[in-house]
Amino acid sequence: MELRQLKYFVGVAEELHFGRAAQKLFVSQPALSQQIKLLEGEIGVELFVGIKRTQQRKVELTEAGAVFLTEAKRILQLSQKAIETARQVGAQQQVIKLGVFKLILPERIMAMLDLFSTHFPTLEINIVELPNTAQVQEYVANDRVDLGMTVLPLVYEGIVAKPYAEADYSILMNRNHPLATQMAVKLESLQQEKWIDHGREAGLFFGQIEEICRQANVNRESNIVQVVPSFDLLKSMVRLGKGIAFIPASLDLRQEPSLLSMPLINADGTPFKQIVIQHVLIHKSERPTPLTQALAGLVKTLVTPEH
Amino acid sequence: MELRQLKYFVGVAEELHFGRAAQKLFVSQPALSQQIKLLEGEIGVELFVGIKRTQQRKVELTEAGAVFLTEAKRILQLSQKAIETARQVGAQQQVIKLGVFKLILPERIMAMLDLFSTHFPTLEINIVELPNTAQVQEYVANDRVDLGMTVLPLVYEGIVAKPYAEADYSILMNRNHPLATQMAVKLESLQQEKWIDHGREAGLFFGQIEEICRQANVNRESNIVQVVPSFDLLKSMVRLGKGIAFIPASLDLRQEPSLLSMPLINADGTPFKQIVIQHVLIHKSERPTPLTQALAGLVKTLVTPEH
DNA sequence: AATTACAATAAGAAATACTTATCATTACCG
DNA sequence: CGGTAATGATAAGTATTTCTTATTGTAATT
Repeated sequence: MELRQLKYFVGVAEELHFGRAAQKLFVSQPALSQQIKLLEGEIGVELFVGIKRTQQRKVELTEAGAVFLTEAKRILQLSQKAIETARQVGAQQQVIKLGVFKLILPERIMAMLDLFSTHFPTLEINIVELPNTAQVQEYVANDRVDLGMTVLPLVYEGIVAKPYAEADYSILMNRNHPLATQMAVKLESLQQEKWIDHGREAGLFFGQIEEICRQANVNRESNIVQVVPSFDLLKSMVRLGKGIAFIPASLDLRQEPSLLSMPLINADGTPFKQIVIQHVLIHKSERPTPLTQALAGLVKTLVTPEH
Repeated sequence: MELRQLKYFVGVAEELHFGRAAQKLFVSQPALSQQIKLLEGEIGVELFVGIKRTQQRKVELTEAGAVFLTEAKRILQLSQKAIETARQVGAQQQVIKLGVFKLILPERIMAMLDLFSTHFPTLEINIVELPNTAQVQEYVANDRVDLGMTVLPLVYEGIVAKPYAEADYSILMNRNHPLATQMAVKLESLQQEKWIDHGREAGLFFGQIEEICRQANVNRESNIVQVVPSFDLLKSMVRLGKGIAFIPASLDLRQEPSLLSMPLINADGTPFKQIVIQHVLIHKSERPTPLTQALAGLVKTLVTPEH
């Protein structure tokens, strides 16, 4: 018997419907049928009614199943509590350093801190703001921080990324730019624009863009007027009207009155979704401390899995 | 987190020694190291002392580990209790039919019944004695019994066997046989004997014997004076002095004053162990009831695994 | 009678746990 | 001290388990 099976059992027992329970538990319906049957086999007792459960339309608990349900819930609850108390005792004076890309929305950061604090109430979190995404990775790679909040892609080796959100691309431009009056722009209408870009060697999240531009017949590569090493510089260049740039739509520009993040749309007016930015929590892949591992393990709960 | 990991953790915590704990838990030592590390990773806290545990010679619990230990024990205990109460409620008026090869030692049968009754206190067990091993399998295959106690090998398809004990072969002979005065016999000294045998088509547990006899230079095959369909007949033939026969040393012959089960030894006097009889619990492999499955699952605890 | 809803089954893919072999560190013993 | 034994960690490959997709069978619904 395993806790996973108990979770599945409680799920089915509460929904009284394998299909819905499967959705709630983020597994397929056959997986549930199988594990429930294994569990019944080990206990030696049918937990749900019917030799073949299809003989009556609705799934019902047997008497034994009902008894087992209360026990199963109790066990799951205790396991959770056991983890939490161990964390409180063990993480008593533990500190973690979190490197955050400066332009991540504060809401996102707060959500992450909330998540961490709920599971590790006594944990102390030090936040380090970093001006560009490469530096977040560099800090993680060199152990200057334990965890990093940034966006894909990765340029350093040996780093693990856990996605927790997605965001569209948009175009960063000066408020005085001719296109600034529009609500959104089509990629095709940017054929004559000048571009600011992070260097190819910096990689960052600009790798995938080339292909898309080629498809839209936008000759971006030869219209790059400036390659910059950091986001601060990129913003400065745009502020000075030197050109426009790709950025994640989710970046925080509220401190920048002269800049504008303009949504991209397709030729037919629908939102541009061909490529998206992955927001991720990152940490070193080799020899992470249990604490780092556990914190990274939490973020999967932020993702909204859909099927 | 899984119950298996909790079991492993408790094992290590109680032994404070990975190697010994591994033996007790019937897994290899690396398996323990790995699972403990996974557990620590998920909880986010070191459960045993030391960054590298080799820095001090003995494994010790951290404070968090000590707290977690009591919780883990409680959870495991509750899981066990949950199974048991579900069984009591569910198996209230359940009946199981157990087909037993007649010559299995009563002690063995009692041990099995004990095992079943401890886990299913309210279970009713009907025993059916069957005169030979093929019939036990036939009864299982045809659903005339739910479980069977017999010995390998199997002759029917679709039957699962769980070994619970091993026994040496020995030689069944009449008490008046010239060799009956010895304490044990060598296979080589049986070259001139007449043999009683179960037919090749019955298979049973006599398949492997041919090879061994060939190796010992005993021309048994051409000295078979009688092929019999049942154990009762085999005993009768031996009782009448028609010949001798291979049987499992573990068979119960206490009701047979005129028969003798003579241990086999090697040329050098050591016990003959080249081939052994597997005592097994059998059941049908397709669509077993949960109860049957669970009972069969219990027998692994009777086996004495050694490493 | 035909269709829909639903759990069971089958079969193959993916993930996980386990095994053996080896390494690194420490304690022990001459 | 230097060599050996003990012990847990690590690596790499294997085995097992669990999951997924596709399909089937049965009962309820229209």
